Amino acid sequence: MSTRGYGGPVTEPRWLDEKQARAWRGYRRMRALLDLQITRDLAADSGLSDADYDVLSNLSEASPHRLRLTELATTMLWSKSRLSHHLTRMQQRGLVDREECAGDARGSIIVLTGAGLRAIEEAAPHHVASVRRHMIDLLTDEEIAALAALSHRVVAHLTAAP
Amino acid sequence: MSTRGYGGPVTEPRWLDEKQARAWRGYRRMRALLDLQITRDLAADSGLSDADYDVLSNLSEASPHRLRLTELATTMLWSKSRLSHHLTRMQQRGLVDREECAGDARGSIIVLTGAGLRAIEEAAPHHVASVRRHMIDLLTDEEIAALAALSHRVVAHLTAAP
DNA sequence: GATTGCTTGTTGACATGTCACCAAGCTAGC
DNA sequence: GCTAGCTTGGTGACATGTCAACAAGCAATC
Repeated sequence: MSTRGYGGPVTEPRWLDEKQARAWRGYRRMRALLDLQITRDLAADSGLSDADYDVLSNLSEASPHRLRLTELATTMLWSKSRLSHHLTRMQQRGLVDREECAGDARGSIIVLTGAGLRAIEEAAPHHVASVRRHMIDLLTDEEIAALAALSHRVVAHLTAAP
Repeated sequence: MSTRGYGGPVTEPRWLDEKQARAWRGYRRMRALLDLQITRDLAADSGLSDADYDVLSNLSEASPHRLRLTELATTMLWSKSRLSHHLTRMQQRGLVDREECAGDARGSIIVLTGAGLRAIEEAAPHHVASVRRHMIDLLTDEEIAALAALSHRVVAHLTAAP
């Protein structure tokens, strides 16, 4: 029976059991190591950062290779401020460009440049190979299905209105 | 049949199929959203950042609440530089302290202070609740087992000597 | 058609992370 | 013991991310 002085819950917290703790710690460690490795591969193969790749990838999937800044920020789960800063740097490297938005004078349209398109097209095969090598090809079909199912459930939960 | 000008693989890259892509995109999105939410919860409940929590957690699990800087950095997968910078900031807030290392005059021993111990003890129950709410309690037992198994396999792969 | 309030994108100050380098100390081979 | 090379932890310069504030434009209501 525990009593606590700081006004928190009076009941004993539900700690994680052994299996849950293994899953959580494993997830965290995989997340950290996978991030490091994929960032390294991407930089070595293409000279791009994770952030660069995500921006270019999203732009290249848009129909005319251009998106409103806010839309891009929402898709990427980035703040507008962070995206604006990052785009300024990518613009200086010639990977993207800004255009005025017809119909909304406040707006900024982000455009994939030719160099940007070339960069993502050259980077993509290496990146996919890296993702396969360090993760996807290590999993069974059942694990891939389980990962897809559980991650989509967690995403749905976190996306639901608070 | 594709030909390429930049000396890369001549074969068509093995893109991800639909199921693999769903798993990968889901994982990436879960990762991003979960990170944001858990960081927010941690800050709101305890005033700690993810990084603070990790440092305090690792120190509190060490036997006499102290660790060599290099050892801590290795465990956390951080660079020594990053850890040193972060510890300087945590030290200014009174959460940790530095001690000289008997037997190795270069060494720095990182010590959990009383305030640091109190901080992690108050933060932990809220943090576990947050982890459960946004992830663990949303998964079936099978999914927990699958996540533990696959993440440990990926970690083992990434930890093996290159 | 003016007032009021929201949205958009940018900026500057600051927090944090990365990178290359350094001084001091250890260590192994001679 | 001495020396050559490695390890340790720290530092400064710089890259990146966060946060609050802002100007400009839009929209809705009267």
